[in-house]
Amino acid sequence: MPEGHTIHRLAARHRELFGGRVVAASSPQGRFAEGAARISGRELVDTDAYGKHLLHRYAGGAVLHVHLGLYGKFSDGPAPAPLPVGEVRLRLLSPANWLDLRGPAACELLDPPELDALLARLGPDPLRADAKPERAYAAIARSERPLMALLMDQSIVAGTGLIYVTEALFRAGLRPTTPGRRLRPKQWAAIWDDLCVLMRSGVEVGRIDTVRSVHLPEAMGRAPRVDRHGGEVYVYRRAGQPCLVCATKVRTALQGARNAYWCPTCQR
DNA sequence: CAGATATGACAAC
DNA sequence: TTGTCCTATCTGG
Repeated sequence: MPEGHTIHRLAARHRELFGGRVVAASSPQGRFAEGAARISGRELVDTDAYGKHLLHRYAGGAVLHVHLGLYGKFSDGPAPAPLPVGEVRLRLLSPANWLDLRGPAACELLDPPELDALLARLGPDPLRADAKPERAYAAIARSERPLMALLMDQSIVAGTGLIYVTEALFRAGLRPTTPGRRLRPKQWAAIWDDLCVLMRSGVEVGRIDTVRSVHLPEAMGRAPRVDRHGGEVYVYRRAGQPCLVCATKVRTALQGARNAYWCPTCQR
């Protein structure tokens, strides 16, 4: 489930399992054989996450960059590692643990200029303490593009994906199609704060839950009335089902290449 | 067992 | 806006 919370969680996990340890790296599938050879035998000094981008910093300066894309997945476990099954792009081993990576959109070693370029094209990440949300607002406020597209644009906000954006817009009472230009500074502040709360909770619990684990901030003026059988999200993939707050049928429509979901009553 | 689907991003038109 | 790529999992026949 690779939105930003997953990546930050993985960074912490990998630091815990392999940080400060020398790793053996391989590419059972073969597609990252050269890169794995360059990492192998080095110490994993630290890990980091920027939006949906995961970094491993190895002794000697090598930086591994992984982007899971839509299908990428990590799995890990205690040694001994099982025989690799399926398309394992990268396998890391320490004496105590193994880690497999399958299906990433990116798995590559970056030199310093490439790393700088990557970080330079990312907007503020709600999960990072150094994030500057004003930068995102500046881009949003001068755009005619729909909020959904703007909030999913990683150069505007980093780490948000379809679920967080869909749910944050529901919680803000704004339709996905609202032009960025119409967003007032206070509304942006509320959305940003909400994304910070939602995504931090996601890092903690390891899944996206915008209903049960996280209450709507009072500043938004609306308390959720959640059916005890209610799901963990308000509107994402709930087309045709009753809104958890007002029971109006949730609507869906293609917004660009992605499905938008909204409650026509709660989101105006 | 084919086909559809998935929390993403990019290039090409 | 459309097509393409990465892989696993779920659906229906």
